[in-house]
Amino acid sequence: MISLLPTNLLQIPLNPSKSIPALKSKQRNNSLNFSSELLNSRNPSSKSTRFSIVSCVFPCEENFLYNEWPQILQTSIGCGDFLLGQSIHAFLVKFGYQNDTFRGNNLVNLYAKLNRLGEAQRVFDEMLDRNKITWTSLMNGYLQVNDVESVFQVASQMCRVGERFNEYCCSVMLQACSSAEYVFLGKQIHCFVVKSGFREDIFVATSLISMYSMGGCSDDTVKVFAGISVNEKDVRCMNLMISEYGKAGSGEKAIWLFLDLLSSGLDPDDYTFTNIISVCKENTLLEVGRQLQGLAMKYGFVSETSVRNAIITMYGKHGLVEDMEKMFQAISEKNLVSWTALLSGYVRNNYAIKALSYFVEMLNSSIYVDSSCLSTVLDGCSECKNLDFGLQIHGSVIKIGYLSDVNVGTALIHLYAKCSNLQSARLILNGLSHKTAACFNAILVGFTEIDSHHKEDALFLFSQQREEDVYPDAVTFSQLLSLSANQASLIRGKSIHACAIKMGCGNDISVANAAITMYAKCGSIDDAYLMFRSMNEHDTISWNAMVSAYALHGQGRRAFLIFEEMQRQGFAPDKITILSALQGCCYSGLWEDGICLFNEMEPKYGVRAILEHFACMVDLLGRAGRIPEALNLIKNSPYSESPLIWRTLVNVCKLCGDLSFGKIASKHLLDLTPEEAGSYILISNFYAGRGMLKEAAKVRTMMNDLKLPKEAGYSTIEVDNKVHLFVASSKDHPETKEIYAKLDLIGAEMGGEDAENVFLALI
DNA sequence: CTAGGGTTAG
Repeated sequence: MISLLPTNLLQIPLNPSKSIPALKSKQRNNSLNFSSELLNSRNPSSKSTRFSIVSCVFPCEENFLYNEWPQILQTSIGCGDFLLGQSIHAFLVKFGYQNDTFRGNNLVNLYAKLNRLGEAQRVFDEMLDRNKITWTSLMNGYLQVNDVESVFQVASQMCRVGERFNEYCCSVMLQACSSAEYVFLGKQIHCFVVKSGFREDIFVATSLISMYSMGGCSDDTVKVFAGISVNEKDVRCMNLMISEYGKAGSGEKAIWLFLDLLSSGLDPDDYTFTNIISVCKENTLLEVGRQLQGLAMKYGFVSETSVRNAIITMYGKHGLVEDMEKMFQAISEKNLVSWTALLSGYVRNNYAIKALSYFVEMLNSSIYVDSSCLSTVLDGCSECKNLDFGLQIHGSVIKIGYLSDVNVGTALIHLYAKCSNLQSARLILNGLSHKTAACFNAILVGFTEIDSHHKEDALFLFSQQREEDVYPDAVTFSQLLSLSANQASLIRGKSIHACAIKMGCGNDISVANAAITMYAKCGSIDDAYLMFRSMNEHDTISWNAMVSAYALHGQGRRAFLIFEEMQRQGFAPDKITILSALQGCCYSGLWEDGICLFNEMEPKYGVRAILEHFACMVDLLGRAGRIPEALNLIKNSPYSESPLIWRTLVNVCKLCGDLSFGKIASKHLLDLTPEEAGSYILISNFYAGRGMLKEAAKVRTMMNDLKLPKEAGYSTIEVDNKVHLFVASSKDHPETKEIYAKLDLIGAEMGGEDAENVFLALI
């Protein structure tokens, strides 16, 4: 049972003992008392505070300035007011105090906290006597503005003048190493820390954990944390470790640590709740997250923006869009993270259009954007393929200067790839100095998207990736495998699969799933089955891949066996499973089974039929010689306005040679897609297949008159490890002559049709 | 005899 704190921690006033120096001096003038109160003001940056400081400082005596100025300086720092700081600086110069070590330190500190490193450096340079505090203040200043190089320049200068590092310096330097590129330096400082006996210092230890956490050295954070003695551990280092366990995907460990913290007598703070709730975005932890939300409320931290932001993300990741929206609306002081979390939740849950409109609203409430926000919005653009919006964001990215940011770059590549603009995608890729596997994977999306024989280039891209020493990941391999699956190139698929195994991705479930499909589509159903059986664990996609594999190979019975085994193993069939099983029935002539499955899919499996299911049934009924029923099904379905379903009917009429229904279907298809070349070609082929060459030519003429853009149909076949490409009506293949001769021969055997028609009938 | 250091959410 968790004991509750009696009051809202945030509402507890500051400890009055902190203002004792001012309270003691009752005889001092009113303005001074006022200034002391200001030191404890919760809002030191307000205009009235600044005014009070100015009015209390400037009429004062030299003596007053000498004795009281640290408090005044401190308040100026709180104000973040550069001009005020400069005025005080001028006063100190006027009275000749600027070279005093103590006052100089304060000035360096003040300018450093205001991010005015030029001024801080100047004061520093002019000082005659510097101590460790001076050096640390300057280094900390450079750290604040993320100028790591300068931090270490100052540090090495400090070494040269013979000043030793203490715990404070180590802590600052370690923070400067908090990124993957500086971890090696951080490790050296870690050695120094151990040698100098600073390991016991909780500040140093916390900085070490933070450094290793940011640098991606998860194991090292655990080791450092384990090395801190129990009575030294405080809320801050616990918070950090909770966050670290969350990052490493060890949600349970994070929760245990959180419970440790509660039972150890330490008070959790807003950081604690932000971190522990953030852990609950893991997919099994929604209920825990809800409980923690309640607990945060009891402790009085649930109104903190950071806590609410974490809750937004948690709901977003669990698909609870309404809860997410409610939480967002409840935040009184929404910041950039709140907005980004909301946008990301929308994008993730297929509300990309909503995300874009909220982004506009966000801009209108004059919140600045950063790289994380921009990449989220770009993901939204990719999701709804809104290139126009994306182009504007791209413009802003260039303007604000985030083009070299790898996350923004990846999102841009993904956007262009999704919109089939591979040229621009490559341009962005080549412009990135630090590339990750995700950048290359984003381009691969484009190859899937454009669905043409340019897939050859995917392997070229892969070799570029290898040359640039960017390690491929599981996503790379599953995408490459599914690309080679669509190209039906077994040799290529096999070599990619081998490469995946060699590089340690062979056991990844998404790679294995892609391999099943690859082997099936490349004609090797036995390898697909072997792959399936060799996996340690299956997910729904694995089962779907196997059902679909058998369906594709016309082995409907086996597809059904897998379908049943899947259910025995406790996996619920989804819409893809049902669709694959239906396709299995369709290609294997299991008409009754298919019709039966279609009828019971909603009552028995809770899967509502969507367009693809209806289209598959139209195909099935047509092949079963029940075309009137197929037409009936379309008319009674919610998809009677869908081109796909009529295209399917035309196609199946073509297969069965049903002229009257084919005509009906053709009319519907042309009504729905008067500007799609593919429809005209299909219908023309339908007539050609019936030997009605005049009708076929008429449809072709209609299409030509409309000057519709059309993509040539193509197919590929692999012979002796070489992929041959055939584009409709192209004569590029070196053996074109022989191929057409053979087509003539086949045509003759089929009953005297000429080669062109055979060709048309085949594609 | 004042002053310098560590944690958060997208």
